[in-house]
Amino acid sequence: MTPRTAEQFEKIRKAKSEQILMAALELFATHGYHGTSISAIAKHAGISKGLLYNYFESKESILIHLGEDYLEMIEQLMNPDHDEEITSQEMGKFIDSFFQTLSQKKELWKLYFQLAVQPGVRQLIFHKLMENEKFIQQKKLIYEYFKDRFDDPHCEMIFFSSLIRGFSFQIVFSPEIIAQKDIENFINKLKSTLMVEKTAMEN
Amino acid sequence: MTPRTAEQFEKIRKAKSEQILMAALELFATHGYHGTSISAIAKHAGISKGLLYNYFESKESILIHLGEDYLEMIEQLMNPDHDEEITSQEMGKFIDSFFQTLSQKKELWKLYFQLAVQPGVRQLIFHKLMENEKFIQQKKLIYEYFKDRFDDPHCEMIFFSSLIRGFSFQIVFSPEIIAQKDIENFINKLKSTLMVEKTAMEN
Amino acid sequence: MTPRTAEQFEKIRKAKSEQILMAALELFATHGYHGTSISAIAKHAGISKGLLYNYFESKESILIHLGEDYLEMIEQLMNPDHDEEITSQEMGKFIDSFFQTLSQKKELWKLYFQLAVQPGVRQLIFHKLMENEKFIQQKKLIYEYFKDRFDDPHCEMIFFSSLIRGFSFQIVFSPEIIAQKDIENFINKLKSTLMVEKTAMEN
Amino acid sequence: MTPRTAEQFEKIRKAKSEQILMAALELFATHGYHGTSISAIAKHAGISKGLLYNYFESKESILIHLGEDYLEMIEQLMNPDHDEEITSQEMGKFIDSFFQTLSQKKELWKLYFQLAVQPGVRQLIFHKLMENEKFIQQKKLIYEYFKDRFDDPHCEMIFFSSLIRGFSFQIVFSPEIIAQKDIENFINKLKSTLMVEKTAMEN
DNA sequence: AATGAATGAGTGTTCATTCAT
DNA sequence: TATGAATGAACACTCATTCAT
Repeated sequence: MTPRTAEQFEKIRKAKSEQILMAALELFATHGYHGTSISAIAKHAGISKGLLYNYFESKESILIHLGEDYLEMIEQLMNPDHDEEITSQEMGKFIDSFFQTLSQKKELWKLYFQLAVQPGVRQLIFHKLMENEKFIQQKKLIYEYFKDRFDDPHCEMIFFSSLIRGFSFQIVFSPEIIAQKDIENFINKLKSTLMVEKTAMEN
Repeated sequence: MTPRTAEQFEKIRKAKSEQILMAALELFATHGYHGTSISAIAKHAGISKGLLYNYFESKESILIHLGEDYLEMIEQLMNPDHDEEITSQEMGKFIDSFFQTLSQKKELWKLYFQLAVQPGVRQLIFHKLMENEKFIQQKKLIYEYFKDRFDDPHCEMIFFSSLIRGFSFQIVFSPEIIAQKDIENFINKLKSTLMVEKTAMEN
Repeated sequence: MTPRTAEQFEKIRKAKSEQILMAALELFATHGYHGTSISAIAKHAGISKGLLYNYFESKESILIHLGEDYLEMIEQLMNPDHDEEITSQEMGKFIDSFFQTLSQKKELWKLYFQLAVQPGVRQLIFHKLMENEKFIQQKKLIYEYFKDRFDDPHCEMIFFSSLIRGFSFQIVFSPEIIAQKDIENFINKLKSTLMVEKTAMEN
Repeated sequence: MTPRTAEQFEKIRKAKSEQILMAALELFATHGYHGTSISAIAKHAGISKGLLYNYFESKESILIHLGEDYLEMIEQLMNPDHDEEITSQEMGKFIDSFFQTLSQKKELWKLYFQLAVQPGVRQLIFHKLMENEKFIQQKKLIYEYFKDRFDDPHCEMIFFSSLIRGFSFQIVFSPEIIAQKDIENFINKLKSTLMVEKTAMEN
């Protein structure tokens, strides 16, 4: 009889919103943005098509929201909390966090690759990433890290970013051919190469 | 005036077929499979929609054919020409060939990544790759190559395949952030790590 | 605190009802019936969609009610208060009232033209007008007025009704091209033509 | 067997195009633009929805085309063929042409009123009318005509345009209450008032 | 071999209406 | 009384595919 309170409505909205985003993420991640229909998302979320538009104004806006979720994840991953240089130990922790995230938020990473692979769709999301404060800051610190330790830091960074990207791709899309032990070995190998002490470079 | 022979007809069919596939590849690579319409392909190929269906029975069949083109490319790349072991020099040549292919057939590689990212399509195409004689043979030879040179060949192979995959991804989808010189450096670094002489391993 | 009496409830209902109708009228007049959504009406009236349906059973029923408001307005305009003949002065007053109404209830007149233009809706609303006692009575008196003054009263009535309708249309939909002074001139011209003394006609 | 020639295609397109426009005109004229669905137009034209979009890129574009048909009609009506002044006889011919058009192209006139009554839709069409060369030129000539004959030409023009607009509205939307004889009488009355000889005005 | 007109199921989106609270 | 979440049919529009020519 008594109408719902504003908080109740808010709660419903929040929950349903999340429900829709999760359904969309799963489908976008597996079939791509264009390969996923609004009908499919609604059905997967267990609601009507009409209701979906009560929560998101368009299909694209759902993607944007998910893109922001991804961005938030990256932000947390990249949280340096300081402007000072990264120590070897911090680099180790970063690598751990990265691979933890990779397995815990696999769908979000799938989405990332899906978008990276569709030139038309990428720009909807990626420019935000590239302009993100924390992302830029962390990239700079990482570059400093490499500069302090390797002869050709630029080349070395390309090397390591390729390595991580390629391995992530494999884990995310072909997990069946990589055992858990392989992942651990890989991480260890990565760490032992990267976590070297800062050397007094001649330049 | 003289009626064309059967071979001539066959040749024309082949050429037109190729023309359609090239048009489709270009569009799939830039706009994705779902983002490309049959109309667009026909227009890009300079023929009518109707005629297109004279050559391919469906949009999906075009995709399958392109997938086979990709397989063929891989087959050529993987052509060992012999059953014997791979030498360091042959490994060097293989790496060179790979990166040559990568830049020459960039669109086919884009398509590869797009397909690799779609679980539904993976099965359609990639199981063929996995069952391909030459591919299996070459993989075995490469594994031998690693076994003869590294302590943990399985791990090392994952390491190198990730490295190559990740770098290829970068080149193919973000060429603007990688200079030609970076590519050469990368290849050299790769070679200097991989092209080591066979060591007498204990086992 | 004291429970409201039935009359108070009734009064509140009436007021809210009016509030909704006014909101709907404004929107219908500017965006048309099909171009106005129930949501928009509710928002414009400052209530919820649900509550709106507490007052009107459908969108169409709101339209019907507004149509009745229009009829009521016409009825008031057409109020002869007597069965006897219309004098020239009364005709002058009628014309004044008409144009006063036209500017005061411009939106109701916009709605009228919108409805008049839709054959489906015409029947819904206008047959009521045609059957309205006062309307019929007044029309008869006006006809008498013309009969007493002009050679071909039927033709003359068509002439004047066209004139008024066309001018009203202009005022209502293209007010920017008609100055206030034009309106006054028009009314004067109209009066000077219509407010002639009854002549002894031969028949 | 042999494919259709370009002319054949052109002929089909032209005919079908016309067919669609006629269907749309009828429906727009009776139910209004927003009250008419693409489905309804397609069904009324006896074709599929899809085909309709082979001929017109959008619902709005159909309206624009019809608007241009209306414009063309007005242009023909307003064809002065000279810059010189309009004679009384020409004015008579113009009135005849106008009413002939009114009954022959009743649907187009209905559309005109439908659009005039929907503020949101008007601007799609009407600005073109207002900027049309011939329309402007003819309006100027008509104004000259009034200036040469009446004391207050501006007021007089408003008077006559209202008269014609209102009568047209009646004929178009309530033909049942106006007999053919009424129309003729009206036209005659109009002519006898308008077709006066140019007088030497004092100003 | 070749065209593009034609179809119909599907897309993203809107909106009148209902309903639990 | 009052809310807005929820539905489902409809909307404008697209596109893979078929077909008469």
